[in-house]
Amino acid sequence: MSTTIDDDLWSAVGDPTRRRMLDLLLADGGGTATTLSEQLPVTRQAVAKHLGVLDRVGLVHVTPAGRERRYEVDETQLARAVAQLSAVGATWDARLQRIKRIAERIQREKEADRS
Amino acid sequence: MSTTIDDDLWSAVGDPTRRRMLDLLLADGGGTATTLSEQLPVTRQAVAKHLGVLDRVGLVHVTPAGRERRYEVDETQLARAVAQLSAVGATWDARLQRIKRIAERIQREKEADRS
DNA sequence: CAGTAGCGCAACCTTTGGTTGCGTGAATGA
DNA sequence: TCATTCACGCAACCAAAGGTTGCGCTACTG
Repeated sequence: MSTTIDDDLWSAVGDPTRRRMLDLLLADGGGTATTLSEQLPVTRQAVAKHLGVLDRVGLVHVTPAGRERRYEVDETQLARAVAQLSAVGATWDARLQRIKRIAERIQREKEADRS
Repeated sequence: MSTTIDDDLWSAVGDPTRRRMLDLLLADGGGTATTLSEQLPVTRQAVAKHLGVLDRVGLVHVTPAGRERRYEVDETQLARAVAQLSAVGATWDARLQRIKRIAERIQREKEADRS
C-alpha cells in the first residue's frame, strides 16, 4: 500500500518558501511577485519562479492587470493539497498504532508464557 | 504568523524517497541500506545518504550488527513529525475555515467514491 | 585461506532554489 | 508629448541536494 499522493503537488507545498507565499497570499487576499518579495527574505525573481511552480500545479491563479500580474490562491486546489497532507499523516498514524498494538500483544504473550 | 514548524524535520519527511523508506522500515520492522535499496528504484548509496539525513534529525536509529548496520524507525520522533504535518494543515484551516470545509467535503466524496 | 557480502568514501552529474544584470512595456508627471 | 519610473521577463551564473559509478575496506563463509 503506497501513500498514493501526487508528488508534484506535495513537493510544491513541501518547499518552505512556497508555504510562506501561500500563507501571505491567503492573508492578503492575493499579491504580485514584487509585493510578496517585500515580505520575504528572497528576491522578486526567486518569488516569480515559485509562483510559476505553484501556477503549474494549479495552486494559484494569475490575472494580468495593467503592468502587474496579480496572483490568487485557488482555494479548492489548496484544500485538495491539505487533504492529501492529512491523508499521509493518517496513513502513518494508522500504521504506528497497528505496530503499537502488535508490540503490546507480543508483550502480553510473553507475560502469559512466564506464568 | 509563521507556520512555526521545524523545517529540518519537515524537509526530512518532505522527500518522497525518504517517505517510502520510512514506510518500508515500518512495514518490515527495520532494515539496512541494502535491503531498502532492493525495494526502491535508487542505489544503495542514495539510500545510505537518506538514512544519514533521517538519522541526523532523529527519525531513525541505527545499531551495528556484525557487518550490517540495521536501522529502525524512532516511532516517537515520527509521531512528532506526523503531528507537525497535521499542524500545518491545522494552521491553514484555522485561517480559512472555508477551506477546511471544502477539504472535508472532498474527503467525504472520495470515501463515497470508494464505496 | 579465498571468496563474497555489506558498507563507507570520493568524484562526478543534474536538478532546483537562489542570485545579479539587463532589456522591455505600461503607468505617470512635468 | 516625452522622460521617468515601476513591474516584469529573460539569461547567465552559483550552491546545495538527490542520484550515480567506481574503489577499497572489513567481517563473515565456504
